[in-house]
Amino acid sequence: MPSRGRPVKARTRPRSVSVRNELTDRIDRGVLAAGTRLPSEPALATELGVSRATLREALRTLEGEGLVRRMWGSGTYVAHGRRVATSLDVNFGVTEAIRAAGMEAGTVQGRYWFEPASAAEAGQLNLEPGQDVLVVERVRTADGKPVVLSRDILPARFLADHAELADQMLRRSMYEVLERDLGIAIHHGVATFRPVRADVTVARQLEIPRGELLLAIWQVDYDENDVAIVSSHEYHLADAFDFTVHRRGPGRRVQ
Amino acid sequence: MPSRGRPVKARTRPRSVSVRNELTDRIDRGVLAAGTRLPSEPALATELGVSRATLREALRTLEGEGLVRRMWGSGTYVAHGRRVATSLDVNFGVTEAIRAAGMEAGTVQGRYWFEPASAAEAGQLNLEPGQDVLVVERVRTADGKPVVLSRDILPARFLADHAELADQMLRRSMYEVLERDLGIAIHHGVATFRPVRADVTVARQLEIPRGELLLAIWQVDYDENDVAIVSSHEYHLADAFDFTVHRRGPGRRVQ
DNA sequence: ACGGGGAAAGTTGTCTGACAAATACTACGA
DNA sequence: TCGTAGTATTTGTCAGACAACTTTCCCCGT
Repeated sequence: MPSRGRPVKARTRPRSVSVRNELTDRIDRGVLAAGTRLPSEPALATELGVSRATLREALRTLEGEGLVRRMWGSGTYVAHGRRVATSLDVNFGVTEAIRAAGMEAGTVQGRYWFEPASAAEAGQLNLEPGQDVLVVERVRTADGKPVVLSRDILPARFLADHAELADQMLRRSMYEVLERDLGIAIHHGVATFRPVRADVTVARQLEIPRGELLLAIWQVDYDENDVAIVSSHEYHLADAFDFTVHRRGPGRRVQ
Repeated sequence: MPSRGRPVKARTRPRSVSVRNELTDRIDRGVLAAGTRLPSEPALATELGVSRATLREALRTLEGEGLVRRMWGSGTYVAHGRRVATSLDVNFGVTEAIRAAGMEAGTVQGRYWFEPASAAEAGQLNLEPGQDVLVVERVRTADGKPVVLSRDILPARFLADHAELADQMLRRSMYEVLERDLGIAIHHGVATFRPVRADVTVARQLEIPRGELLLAIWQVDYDENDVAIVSSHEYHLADAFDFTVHRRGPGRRVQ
């Protein structure tokens, strides 16, 4: 009975994860086109240099992500591309969404500052109230036109010795900076959204009339150990994007 | 090389699916509380009467759904319940969402009719233009107050000999009727949404002023074989719900 | 020539047993 | 008291085999 407290951290990468990434890449690059059948499990396992059990672990994951479909006795097929570019449930960050829509992502009016966390923020990020947080506020543009106002909040201690990275966050994707420069990978997040009208402050920053339609998104992102990393508030121009969600069924079929 | 055309249908249920359902039930019923560690794989496999390989298939699925977390060398833990009740990505249907919010779901102004499919509908549902579809239009209420206007469209052939089921759909959840009475289980769907203002028609039906904030949702639902079943248009009152999405990370970590 | 039935091949699902790798607990020593 | 090495536990991976299911294709009867 080795364990008691909360588990801590995973370090090395199971081989099945590498296999999963390799297959995801092949699908994304079109090497494996939608609808085609994958090689049989024994053949694919040999090709990838892993056992069939390991390959099946990877395939089961891909099936859960909706990238492939497995048919007993028939084969494993690449699902018909249902990965909508701006899909809310798989895409993180505004930068990626804008790029995926084929537009050029930019930032204007970027600024940041440090301040003590409010009670609400402290609760979301699991901090003591009053501990310092970094606030990054940006207006994001698509092909030069303002489309999103975002305010990202993360505990200042993550930047302990790298205060200069706050500058980077104004220019690059925050998720990119977190992962490349700080080694923090966002694993999942919970987003809540609601239609709102632009108030006078938001309207001025996005250069739109007051009362314009927006989608407000509140979001908290976590790393793989379920530790809260970033809290975000975003206001998206309703006309700029179509938001898409891939919904999975209740999966509560009869046995 | 046995296969060529599109795969058709799976009939019998792999045992790993039954195992998954059993574990999901235990978690939902609280037999396995959040944060607790599951028995070891060999122990659990023995208890459930399957091999360890089959159990691992089920566990991998549950991990993909975010219900458990596996830690190499440590154990498998029940994830801390992040299944938000009104979550857009796991909950289907307005009825369930209203009930999950603790309110009483009702229907007023329900009506239905048959008509030839429009070109757009035919495309979504994979029909020939002009084939008949059933249109079910309802105003859904939460605790008596109108909150959602919905229009569901499905091919008339599904009701071939059960035209009386259209009546049922006015009263009960459409997903319930599909599954219980027609044996059609919705497996997944793709929803697109956007903030809109209520036009005069919608405003009258929902008993709200013109211009009120709504969230418009267009959705197509598929069965497990990727066959389009229902196309829905819904207008949700912005004040009535908070919409939540569980976002999964890009999972594109370095290898 | 055509259509139907059944055997055969191919593929995924499951089982068994074993070992490797990582983690958690424990006992020992400084 | 603290750190360290060792040991037990647990998940990850491997190999081979058979079962269940699907698809193909050939043979046979009409």
